[in-house]
Amino acid sequence: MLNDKQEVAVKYKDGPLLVFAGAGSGKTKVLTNRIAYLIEHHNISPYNILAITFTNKAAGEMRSRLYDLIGDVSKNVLTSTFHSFGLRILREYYSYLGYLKNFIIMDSEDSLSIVKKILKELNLDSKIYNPHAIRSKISSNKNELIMPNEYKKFVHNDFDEVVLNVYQKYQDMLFKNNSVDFDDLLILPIRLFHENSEILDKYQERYKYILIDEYQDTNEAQYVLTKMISSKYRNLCVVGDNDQAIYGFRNANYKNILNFEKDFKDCKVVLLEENYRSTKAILNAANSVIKNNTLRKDKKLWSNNDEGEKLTYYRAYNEIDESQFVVREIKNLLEKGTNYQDIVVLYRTNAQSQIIERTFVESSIPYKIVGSIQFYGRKEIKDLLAYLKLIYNPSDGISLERIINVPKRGIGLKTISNLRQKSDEEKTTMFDAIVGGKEYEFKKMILELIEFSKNVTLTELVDIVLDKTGMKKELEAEHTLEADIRLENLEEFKSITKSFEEKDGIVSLDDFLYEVSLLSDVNDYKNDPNRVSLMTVHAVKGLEFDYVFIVGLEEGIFPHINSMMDKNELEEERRLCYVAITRARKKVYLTNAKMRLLYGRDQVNVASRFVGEIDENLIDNVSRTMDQPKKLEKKTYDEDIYFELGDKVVHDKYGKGIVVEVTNTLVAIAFSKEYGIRKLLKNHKSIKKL
DNA sequence: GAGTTATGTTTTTTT
DNA sequence: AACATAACTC
Repeated sequence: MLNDKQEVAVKYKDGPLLVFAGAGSGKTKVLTNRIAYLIEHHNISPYNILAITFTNKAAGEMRSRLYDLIGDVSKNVLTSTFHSFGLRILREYYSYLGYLKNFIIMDSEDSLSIVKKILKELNLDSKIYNPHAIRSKISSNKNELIMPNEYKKFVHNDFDEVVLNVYQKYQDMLFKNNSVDFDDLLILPIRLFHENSEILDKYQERYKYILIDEYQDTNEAQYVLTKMISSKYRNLCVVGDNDQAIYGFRNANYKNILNFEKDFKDCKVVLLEENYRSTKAILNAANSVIKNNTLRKDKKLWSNNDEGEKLTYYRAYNEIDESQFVVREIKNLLEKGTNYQDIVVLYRTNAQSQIIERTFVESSIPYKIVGSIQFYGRKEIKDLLAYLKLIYNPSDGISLERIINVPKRGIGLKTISNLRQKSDEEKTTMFDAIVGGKEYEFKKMILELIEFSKNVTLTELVDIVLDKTGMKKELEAEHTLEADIRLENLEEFKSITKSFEEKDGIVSLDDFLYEVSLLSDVNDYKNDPNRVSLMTVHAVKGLEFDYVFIVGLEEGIFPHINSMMDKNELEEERRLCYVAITRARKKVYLTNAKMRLLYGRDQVNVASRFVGEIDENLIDNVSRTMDQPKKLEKKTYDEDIYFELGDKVVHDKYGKGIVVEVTNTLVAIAFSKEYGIRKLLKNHKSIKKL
């Protein structure tokens, strides 16, 4: 059931192959069928095949579809993201690069705090030298394979000078803590291969057939790594769509895909332009937007599908009205027999999810937020992970600093800075620098935990850590709603470690830490059936849904204000919009708001230019023509019911309860045992004061 | 050293 | 508005 073009791509055996695959043109199908064909018809060993994707989700998707095609054999094909592939290499050859076996991965937040510490050390004002900007510049350099020494050539001003200085210290600090950052996962393997041709040769022999998905989103480091490994056998198949390049900010260079034909002069090129996913209306809308980009290779997706429904456009009065419209339309869809899981709400920035969440809670619409840091970014989870990291790698000074006083142990900034200084002078780790004082108790505890870690399962270790460190006790003693939620999250964490253990048997601390470090989304480990998905447009790439809502289509939001000055960035925003529209199978809803609460102020926004770029006759405008709706629930908290701790209330469903916590928007009420403590919106109609 | 208040900053997107 | 950091008290 492949079309002619797809078949060519699937059956082409040796040599470089470039597949331009438009949205919904069966890209994953081609990739999986190609792998299956290599194994079954060309007799290639699955061990010799490497398939690279961009996200864990995409890798999982590929794995399961491959399994459906060829069964157990598929498990011997390595399907991984660039970063986890790099990690795999490092875990084998760390010693060649001077690292110890128990190196750990610093996440973005850790990297940022390293930058901040260095700035402080250099006595530089973080107001003048923005730590975010510096970190991002360092990361760019690394992804462009510009090491501190080479960066010297690019230093033109005071800021660059600081970046250079911090960059050098940053690299030293990572190394000293026996740790690597995300970017290192790509560039250290490159260095390894440069310095050890025999290891490179081994990888070239191992992965004779390489496939890369979303090639338009590769950056220089990924490009070089790919080129190195594939250069011997040149069986490199790359798949992508330059109209869907949306990671420029991460130094992805969509020209990599346009230059592929130059890099590999003898390459075979296949164009997939037939879309099997969307209706004609959706596709035409997407095309009419993307054609406004000038920096592109012209192609036009077409479809044999039905014309389908027009796109619905709603210009709301404000962001509340907007999300209420989304709810109304979702309810309509449900009545027609649609499942929650066939619906997705897309937004440009994570911050926009809040109001939608709030409205969904009010309207009891089950939802899940996909791909935000919501879980692994929480303080209690990061603290716990820091303990686990420190147990695994006591050289990790960043984690040590994070938790040496969590829970409070009377160890303050003074002690910590003394320790840091001492470790600098004695050229040792902070952990080893501890010899006495209150902090010695901490050290003893960690040493004890290290002993434990050798003999217990992962889940047991988590329990022991929570217990011995006093984290659990502290939270239990608080008796606040917030503490209860934190405890729940820690329990949730244990269910994650458990599911690891169920999947893989005994899980070692290192395997767990490495995997979790590359995991941004807890949803990867849960499948939540039948909920509406909420995510950013970036996160939705590669997925498809029957019904797609794109909200916040306003100038300044989408396209984002920071992208509006630069033509390249603006075109990336347009590609983003193109990606969003082409996710839909059946129907697209476009919404925006005349007024929106932003940075704590009401801001008036005009409609996004992208809406205007869509052919008028493809759009059904259902905006209210009359003036603002009479009674709109604005966030006027003053008008909320006033709750005090201990107030007695009654809820429509949960019955009588007592107020145990009050925040700006929410109130927590302890109901009978059956329902427990529930967090509710203050002004929800179901609550009444007694 | 810990807790409270004042002040300033933030929001783009992610492996 | 929410959050982080700095400054200020106890």
